[in-house]
Amino acid sequence: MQRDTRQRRAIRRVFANAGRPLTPDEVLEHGQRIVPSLGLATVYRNVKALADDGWLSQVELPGGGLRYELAERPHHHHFLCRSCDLAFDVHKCPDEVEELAPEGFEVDGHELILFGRCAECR
Amino acid sequence: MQRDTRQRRAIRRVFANAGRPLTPDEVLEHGQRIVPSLGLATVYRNVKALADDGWLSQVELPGGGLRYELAERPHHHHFLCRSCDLAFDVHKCPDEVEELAPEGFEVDGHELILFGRCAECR
DNA sequence: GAAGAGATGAGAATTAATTATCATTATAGC
DNA sequence: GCTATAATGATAATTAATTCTCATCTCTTC
Repeated sequence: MQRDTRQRRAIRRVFANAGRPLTPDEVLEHGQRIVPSLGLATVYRNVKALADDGWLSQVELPGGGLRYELAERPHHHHFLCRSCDLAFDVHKCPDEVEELAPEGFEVDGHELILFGRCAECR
Repeated sequence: MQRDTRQRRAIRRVFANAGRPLTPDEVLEHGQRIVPSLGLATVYRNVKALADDGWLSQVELPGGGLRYELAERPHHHHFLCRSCDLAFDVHKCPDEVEELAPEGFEVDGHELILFGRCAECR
């Protein structure tokens, strides 16, 4: 059976408060403010388990590793800051993007990434 | 001074014929049909040099390493096949995407990636 | 509060992509 | 054709992300 540990609760709380995709390192950093002893392996284990459970989903953005975000959220896209490398949510989506594919291609999803500098970094 | 080697010519030809972004491994594979002795290190070196010269540009798509494509091309986007993992060009672009960013964010570029199955894989 | 079993944490191991090393080869300029 | 020197190819080394190992800890249940 699966146990409800301090660590897992902390990791869930980190995502619930984040409102944007997080890398495992970011989860570690924020999680250690709640459970200081939290280790990176535990973050990887739990993030993976939460994704398997369908509570988190993977976000693959250019440059480096996977990020994770809460799964049950309305369709949205991402903004990647070139300065601080944080990812942010973009809640608007251009319509009918999936119509743009070449003839004969079957589209089952899309990702739109805006690049630039976030409000903090400007 | 920079020399015009068989290997570099082959790599340039591979990109000129590709019409889509290529990984270093793909460049190696196609390049070896022209120069069979071509090595992976040479591909990395030349691809990097050609990118520094502005002849190639880097394309970062989800999942794994960098890809490269001819630099001087009209604005376009990419389709990533979930089955064969090849990247293809998409020549249409939804208008005004960069307007979608949150208040206070400065956008200087964007990437739209369509996911699905390419014509071959269907 | 004791016992069993899943979870943790620290660091080692793995993996994949990329870069460095270095003896050998091939190109550009004479 | 000859020379010097940049480029190559094979492989080792590096790097960063992720996973594994295992002794220890701590939930859960009784």
